[in-house]
Amino acid sequence: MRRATLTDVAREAEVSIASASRAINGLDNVAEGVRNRVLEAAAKLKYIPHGGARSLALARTNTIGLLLPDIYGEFFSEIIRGVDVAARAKGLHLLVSGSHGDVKEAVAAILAMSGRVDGLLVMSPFVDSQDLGAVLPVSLPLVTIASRIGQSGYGAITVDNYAGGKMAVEHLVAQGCTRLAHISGPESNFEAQERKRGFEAAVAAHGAKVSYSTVCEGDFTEEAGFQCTRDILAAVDAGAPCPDGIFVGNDMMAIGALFALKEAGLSVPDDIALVGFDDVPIARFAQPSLSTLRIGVYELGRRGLELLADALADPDGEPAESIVISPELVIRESSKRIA
Amino acid sequence: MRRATLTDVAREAEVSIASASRAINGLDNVAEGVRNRVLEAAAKLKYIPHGGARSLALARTNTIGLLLPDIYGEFFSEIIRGVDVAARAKGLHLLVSGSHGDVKEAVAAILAMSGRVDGLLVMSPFVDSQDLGAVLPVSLPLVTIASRIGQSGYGAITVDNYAGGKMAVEHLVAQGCTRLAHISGPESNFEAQERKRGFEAAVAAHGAKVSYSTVCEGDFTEEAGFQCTRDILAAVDAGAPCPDGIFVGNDMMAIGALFALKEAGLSVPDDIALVGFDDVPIARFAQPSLSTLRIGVYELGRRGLELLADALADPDGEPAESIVISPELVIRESSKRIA
DNA sequence: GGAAGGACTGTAAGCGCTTGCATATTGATT
DNA sequence: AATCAATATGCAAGCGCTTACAGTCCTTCC
Repeated sequence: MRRATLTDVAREAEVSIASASRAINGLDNVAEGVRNRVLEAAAKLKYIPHGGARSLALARTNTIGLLLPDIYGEFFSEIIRGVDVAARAKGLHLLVSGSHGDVKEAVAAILAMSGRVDGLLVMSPFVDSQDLGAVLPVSLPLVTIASRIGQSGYGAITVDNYAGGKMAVEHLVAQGCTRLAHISGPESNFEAQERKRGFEAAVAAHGAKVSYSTVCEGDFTEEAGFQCTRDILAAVDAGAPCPDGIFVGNDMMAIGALFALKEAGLSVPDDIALVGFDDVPIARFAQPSLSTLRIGVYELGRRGLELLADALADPDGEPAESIVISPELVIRESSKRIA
Repeated sequence: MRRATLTDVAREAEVSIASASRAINGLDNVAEGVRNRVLEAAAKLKYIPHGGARSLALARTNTIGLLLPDIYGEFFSEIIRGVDVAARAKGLHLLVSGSHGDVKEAVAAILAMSGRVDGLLVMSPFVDSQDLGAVLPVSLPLVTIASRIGQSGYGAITVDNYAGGKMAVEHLVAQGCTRLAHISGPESNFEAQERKRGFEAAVAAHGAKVSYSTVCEGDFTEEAGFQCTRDILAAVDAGAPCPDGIFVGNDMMAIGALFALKEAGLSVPDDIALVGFDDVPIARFAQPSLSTLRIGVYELGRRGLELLADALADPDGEPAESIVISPELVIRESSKRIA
């Protein structure tokens, strides 16, 4: 059976389609009798308003597009949580899409969203995300999260990854580590590069007292952390000096590292101390629990959406300033070498 | 600046809007010259097709609506992963929404999605989900996951929770447990009730050899598992017999239980064996790693979407049969008492 | 008794796009 | 030179809805 349209309802109730619309939407300039007839007809026909048509007529979708590298997993799930909670509070719906590590796909996703959303919340941490800027609908409110897209006049939330990298090093050194290693995120990932840069700068600042080897580039997955750590240990077996502290580019890789170290019979933190990044929920469940740099992933999503919602509510208000989040060191078991 | 419409492009290229449309969509009945002019005009004006309008005209959105109790967290994130992967493969977009434990909200979400999606993938494990059936757009293809909604002619994926509950008991008994406890999910949750029913039936089947106490009803969160376990231990302190095996309604609560038991200085599995449900990714990271009943959460999402995509592709094909998934026991450290 | 105002209701335009149909335009065919 | 089939283009209707505007019909008030 074809779905009932407003026209059907109007015909059934023997009123004009305009009155039907008004009755359905609860406007007050409708006579009681008409309203009831319309409502009855709607119920009888199982009429459900066509959101798409409504949006077209109103030029308003009450939906915002959320574009993330992926839409699942510890980290992104936490972002989604923040966005979801805030969106609900504002009465907005979510059209989500994953760019799967590729600017091309991100562009495709944005094009597909165009005309279906009132605003865009985008996280595109790829180094070449500038390309996105070129495609972006100029007229669409846009808030970026941890991205480096040129023109985002509507606000941006960024994380001070560089500072985070430095903090990790300072902490490890304070715990007595002198030979550090770093398992970084992908070279194509802007955030990963900043963390690495912070790491290297901090190590360099310590001069000869602290040495390091940036051993491995992973892709932010647990498997990559596992594999990189194995590689490090293999190098050690082959004669390289063994690190006594590893700064891992994110928590999931750190968990992989934990597994590899356990497998090798090494103790964390005594043989090797470990610091991750993000503080995803799983970090405190790890064994030993994971020291990390907290960036408040949930908040990232929540504040991002709020920025966007504000922009939507007041389209020609001041373009929101950019928010910079400073990571906070969370010390847990994986790096606690000094009581 | 107003966003450019097809009309603008057509005017700029000095062709009719129809030709512009054809050129943009790559139809072949357009002269080269016209096509180029249109494409140039589009580029110049930064024209981006309006997806909403397009959908209205085509009566096709290439989007499917995903309705879950929540759209984040270990369990749902894993479902989303399955759905996302399958959706990408089919070229479909995702409009996701959380019902936040409430049929009312689920209804609202579905209404909001109406006319924006080609089909619905719904998980509504509430006991009173029948209510949903009444509202559901009859004409919209609908696949349910682990739900009990009356009329879903388009396929459903369900989990044999009852069998799972029984399996948990059999396993615990086989490990030598004789005094069981169960931490169940919410009373309002159909799946939780089935698991509990399976648990009780299996225990009863063992007669006097095995006793049990269904101690606590949680809400599937880690905190609830923690609290319920504390309650159990408090009861033990007050003189109740101490269970030597607990079947926990899902993995997140089992992890909470693990924490509570550790806090109380009890050893898992030696003092108390633990079995969870779902096998979410975190289960194997727990310490000790968590025995559980695997239902293949990822697959749940993936197959759900595929069922739906099939229905979409062939609207009057056979209504897909209902798929029943049998949980599979995964034995890890938390319940291994017998070598 | 007629004008003014209020309360409803309907007509129709329009949101941005696709597409069936009619209308050129062109080249090939007899 | 006339005919026909392609081929290219435009017109206009229509997707389902909202809403400005223009009535219509009563009251109410001089």
